[in-house]
Amino acid sequence: MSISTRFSVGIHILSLLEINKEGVNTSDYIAKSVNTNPALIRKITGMLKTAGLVNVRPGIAGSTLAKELSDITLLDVYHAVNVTHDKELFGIHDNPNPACPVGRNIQSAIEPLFSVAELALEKALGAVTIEDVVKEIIEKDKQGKNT
Amino acid sequence: MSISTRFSVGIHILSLLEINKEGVNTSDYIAKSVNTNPALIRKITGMLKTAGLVNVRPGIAGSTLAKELSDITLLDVYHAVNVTHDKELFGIHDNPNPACPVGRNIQSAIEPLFSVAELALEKALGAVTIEDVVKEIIEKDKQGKNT
DNA sequence: ATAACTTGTAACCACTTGAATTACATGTTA
DNA sequence: TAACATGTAATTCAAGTGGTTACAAGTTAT
Repeated sequence: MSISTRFSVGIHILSLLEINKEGVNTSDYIAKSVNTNPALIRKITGMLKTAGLVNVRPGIAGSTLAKELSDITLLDVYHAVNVTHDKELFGIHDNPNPACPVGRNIQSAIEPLFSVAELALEKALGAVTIEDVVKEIIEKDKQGKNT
Repeated sequence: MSISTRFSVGIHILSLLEINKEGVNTSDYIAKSVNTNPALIRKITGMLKTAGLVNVRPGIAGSTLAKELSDITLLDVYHAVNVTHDKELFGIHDNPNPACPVGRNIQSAIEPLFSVAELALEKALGAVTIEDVVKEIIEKDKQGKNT
């Protein structure tokens, strides 16, 4: 299994809101860029709204950024779209045998180790902002046009 | 979505092979400690064998460690049990709209960023050995018995 | 007010994966 | 040969993901 594409779609949406900030970014418009359907976009923008990253209201066309680009990290998006953010990244088998020394201690032994790894991941995501992504997109687009 | 419990079960198995190295660790015995069924244990020990972490042969009862405890990192186990190790940890939506600047550059823009995060995770896992886990299990078991 | 448009959601569906389970072929040993 | 262990295929069940349709509710223009 892998981490849901909601994450990359969320990054896509936020980047698009910046790059197309002159236009009206309806769920339909965004869906065409992402290449999916509007309902899914609305579901994700809803998550981004809950996280305070975008402004979007019923009946009013378009989403807008609710924070500065440089104030939105990939970790913010990661948490925003991760429905199961209460669940840990690493699954641990439950009900190991308490009659066995390994069984009765394995969970508490590896949980902190998993946390360290997960925190390392989150730290890396927290070090990158949507502004960085947008700059990268613009840069790559220039490069692409010069070839 | 989260990372398969095969990972934690794999760690469990390797730890058990060490702690119960005086005994014969059949899939049935291991299954009782993990609290699952023998077929699943055999599937995972098969993966650990493919990765060169354990010795196990058809017809011969029990698995044994194939490497020094201190030479087996959590990353080794992670890769060993990750059937989809060729798949990336982060899913990226495909076929974004090439007519859109964001759509045609989002993938190449975020892939390296995701790689950095994934490498941070793997680095953390690579820094911990099964020996560390076993020591932790033994330590916690002592503590538990003193309460 | 009404029409046209948008967002918010619920309800499906198809697909994939995980884990549990059963069954049996194959290999080993007493 | 009997008893037991591993290897593996097949099945089942549950859950998550992404796609889709449908429609209620909010907004705006006329």
